[in-house]
Amino acid sequence: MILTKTTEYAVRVLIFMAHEERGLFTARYVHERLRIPYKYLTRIMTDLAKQGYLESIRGRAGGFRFQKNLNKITLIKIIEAVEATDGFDKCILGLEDCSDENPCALHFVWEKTKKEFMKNLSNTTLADLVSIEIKKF
Amino acid sequence: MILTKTTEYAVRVLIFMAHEERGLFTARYVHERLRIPYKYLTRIMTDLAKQGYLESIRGRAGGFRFQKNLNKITLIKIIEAVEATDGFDKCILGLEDCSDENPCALHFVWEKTKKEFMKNLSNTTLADLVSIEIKKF
DNA sequence: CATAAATACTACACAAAAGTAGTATTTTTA
DNA sequence: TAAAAATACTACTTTTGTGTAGTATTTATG
Repeated sequence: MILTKTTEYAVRVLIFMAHEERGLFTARYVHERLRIPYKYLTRIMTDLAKQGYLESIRGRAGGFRFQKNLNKITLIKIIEAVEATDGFDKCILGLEDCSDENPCALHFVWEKTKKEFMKNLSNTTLADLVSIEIKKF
Repeated sequence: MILTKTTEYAVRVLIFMAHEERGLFTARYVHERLRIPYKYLTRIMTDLAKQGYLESIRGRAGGFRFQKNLNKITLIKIIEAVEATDGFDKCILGLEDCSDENPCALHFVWEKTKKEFMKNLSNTTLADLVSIEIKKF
């Protein structure tokens, strides 16, 4: 597994919200559109609000909307905000002190892949993803 | 997390065995050298034997040795044999039917990197890893 | 033949991620 | 002002990966 379910959900939610013109998104609406378990979803969205990515409005006419500008939110930031572990920045064989100087057997194979992927995640903002056509969330 | 612990262990064991000239490897010996929990390790090695990667010899002078030629065992095969899930070859957002024709938002961000990585894993055999110096297992 | 030491098997324990349930709080609206 | 509908919070349950324990089976060796 590359990302945890929680991270998958968080990324999907934010990309979905970035694509749809809408003042406020309730968790129920996002749940219905993305089929993410409702209660679990509310926790994730509340969490994203606490982390400063979303703004939450309470009460009957409440919901969520972006707090930051879309071009300020990179994919890597989202992942880091939600992912429990360090994600990618570990040795792929789980060894301590794995580095270029003291590499494990798979170090260089993985390092190249990891760097390239993380560069992509760092350079891609939600604003970038809005401009491309997406059919599935 | 990229690989499960189980897969990490399996890969480490096989790479270790490939590097050391030795007729037979007992689980106890591998445990002492690699510090992988003994009981867990025996399960993994027994499993690798069932999958045809290792041959197991029972009884007092028993142990494990390779069943196939080292240049026939690619890293991708090992991972696929042990990893519960499909490993890398899934949609990074967990969506069904994600493909070049019907891509998710992150499909092309991840796909190119993934393909390259999987190509490396497919082209690298245990025999290849024997020829490089490895200090840690 | 009995013991030792290895693999093989089964069941259970633990921890973390994922998901569910219920309640509290806030705010709109009839 | 009371009900409705939203977020916020807390606790529990389920699932899965990881790890532990004990026993059965096999085989070499004294």
